[in-house]
Amino acid sequence: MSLRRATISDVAREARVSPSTASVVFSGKTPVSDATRRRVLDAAAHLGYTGPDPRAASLRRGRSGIVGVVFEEHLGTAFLDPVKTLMMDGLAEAVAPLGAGLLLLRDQNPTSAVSEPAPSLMTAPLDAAVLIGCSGVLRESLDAVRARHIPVVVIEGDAGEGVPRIELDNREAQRRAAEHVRSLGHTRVATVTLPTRAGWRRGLMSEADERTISVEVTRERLAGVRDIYPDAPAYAAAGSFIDEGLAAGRELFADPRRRPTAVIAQSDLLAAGVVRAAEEAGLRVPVDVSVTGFDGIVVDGLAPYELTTLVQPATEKGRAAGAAVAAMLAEEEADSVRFTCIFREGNTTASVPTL
Amino acid sequence: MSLRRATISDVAREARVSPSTASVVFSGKTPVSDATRRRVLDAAAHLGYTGPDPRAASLRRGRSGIVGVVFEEHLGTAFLDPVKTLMMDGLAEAVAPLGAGLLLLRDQNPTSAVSEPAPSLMTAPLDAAVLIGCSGVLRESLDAVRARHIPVVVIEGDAGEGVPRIELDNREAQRRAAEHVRSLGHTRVATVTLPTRAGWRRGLMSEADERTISVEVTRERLAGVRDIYPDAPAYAAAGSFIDEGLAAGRELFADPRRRPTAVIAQSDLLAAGVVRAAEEAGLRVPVDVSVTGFDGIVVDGLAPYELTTLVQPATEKGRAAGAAVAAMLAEEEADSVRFTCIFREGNTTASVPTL
DNA sequence: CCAGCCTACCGAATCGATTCGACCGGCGGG
DNA sequence: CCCGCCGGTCGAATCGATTCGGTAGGCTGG
Repeated sequence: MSLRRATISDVAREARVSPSTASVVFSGKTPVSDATRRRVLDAAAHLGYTGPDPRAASLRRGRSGIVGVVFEEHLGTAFLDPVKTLMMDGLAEAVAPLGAGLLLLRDQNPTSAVSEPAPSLMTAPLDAAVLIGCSGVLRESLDAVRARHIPVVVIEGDAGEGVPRIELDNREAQRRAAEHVRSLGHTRVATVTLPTRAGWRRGLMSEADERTISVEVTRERLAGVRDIYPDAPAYAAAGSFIDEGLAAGRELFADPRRRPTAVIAQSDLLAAGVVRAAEEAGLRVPVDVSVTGFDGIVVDGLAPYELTTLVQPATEKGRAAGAAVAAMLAEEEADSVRFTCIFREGNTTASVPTL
Repeated sequence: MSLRRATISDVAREARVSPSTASVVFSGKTPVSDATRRRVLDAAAHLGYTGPDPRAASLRRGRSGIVGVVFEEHLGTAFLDPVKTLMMDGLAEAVAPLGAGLLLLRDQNPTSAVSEPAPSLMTAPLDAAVLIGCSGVLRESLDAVRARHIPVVVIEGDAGEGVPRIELDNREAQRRAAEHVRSLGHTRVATVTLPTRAGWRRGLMSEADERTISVEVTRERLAGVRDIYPDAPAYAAAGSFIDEGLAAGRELFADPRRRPTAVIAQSDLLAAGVVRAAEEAGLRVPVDVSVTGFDGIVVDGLAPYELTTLVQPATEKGRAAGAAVAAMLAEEEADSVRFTCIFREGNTTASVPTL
């Protein structure tokens, strides 16, 4: 038909109304008589007009209906984590009523050369941004966003004042798990932590190592363990995966003389790996060794075990972030939220074996 | 400072240049003298101008730098699938050079009532769209997008002509696995399929059931098995999860008299579940029962097993989709791509046990 | 029968940046 | 010494829709 796509003015002309009226037919902001509406709709159909151009609309409105979600990791990696997945779910759900979608973003420019365009916070038409796991590097993304006066909320990370945070009672929760383990009589306990800093190796940590942990979640949960077991060996994993837990477990169970009777893992995935390692070493869970996790996710394939763990409201976290975004978009004050994890006893913990 | 955020005109005025020059300083489309550039940049810094408003830029340019990725499932569910995760990864990588980001979208309006705004294909400023697993419902999304003359590419699904598709040689690949199994002497074989249609139950399929499979991937892979084993029982899972495979395996291994000696699963996750079920039933893999998968992903926690499987280039698929999008955006013709899966023998298949 | 009001619609300004052709002075080549 | 070309800058038109103040009737109530 036409070389140029039809615009709303074309439709208006065809329907013999003013552009403003035509616009209103599509946005529904103002009442329109049925007759007029019909005329406009017919004209639109006739011209193959499929509704207002979102680009133009977003310029005029000052809203794009897009919420950016910023990760520090490789996108593919981020979704390997069930907790993040659930969060995204909650987030998606919470922003949907705003008519908003989620734009996946990474904070760094891999090729930070000026040559290539950066698909970044700066060039994307965001209404708001959600930073996930704001540690270190994300800081500058944060500044960039704030300079543009875009509402920001941070999940699991420190963001400075004025930025709502969504977080957990990591330390207290982990302490509860440790207390549970202690109440079962365990004294030889080890802990397996999440990664301590960007791109670090796995392995047992020295005291010095522990002091330089830059990932807040890891630090807090470890502190929770330390509240009860100041001297328990701590093994840092390189990621939250079953295989990482397996590697950690193998090392912890390697020496029969120094074998822990309980392992406190900082994630369910790690815990699952530890359970596997225990089986592999001929240890029965929970008879010979107790294992606790963190997250309360369903570990696919771990049945019949049910981890003793701390159930965190992952979906809720996402939802809360979405709510905060919604509030800020409505010019309201959004405040930080601190969720409480719930201790859940499964079948992977038991009293210390009597020798 | 200012009530209204500074615009590029403000900056231009402050720097005593024309708006066009100021614009060029930021876009770099045209050479600018160093002196002028400095003046503009200083003015910008002074006014707290953080770069062009993406909304305005995208209107004028006709490009938003956003590629929509449309799922048919719940967002959270989509990322439970490692293959999709990898695809997203490849996709993200391939669109990054375009300076584009990925916008997550679902096709249906859960509350299709007109009341709430729909965060949909219609209202998002997309440059292009990638539909994933285009079956049935996605069809109307497709139409919507095409009506807007937005480039579309479809991954694993039929989309009608003129729409580039990214797909696998599902049938041939699965047939290769079946042939392998046959070459090992197996005659009592069962297959575990992916879901057959939206929201279906799990269970053994009747012949009639098989004829009404609406998910193309499932249908094709099953056909591959049928090419070799026309009568093998087929069990449809309700999703690609280890636990689904486990359920399937339990049922298949329940009756010792009718036990299959080999199970061909349509995904690695399902295969992993079947392996578990075999162990549970006291069967040794691969001595007593052989299992094949599909995808070639790393199944977290399945070690020491390595599935005999068909390795599909998941990341490549995403990358190809990204490339197709890039091509179409450059007004070039993008053609469909059909990837070939590679058969990989692991340690989960062996000759049929001699009685 | 008229004041006042509500409904439905119109005009015109605006959102903020990009882009293309015109323009202008200076420099190198003929 | 003059012309042409080129790097650099400017003006003005656009991109497509939204929105707000205003107005013309039709209707109601006094």
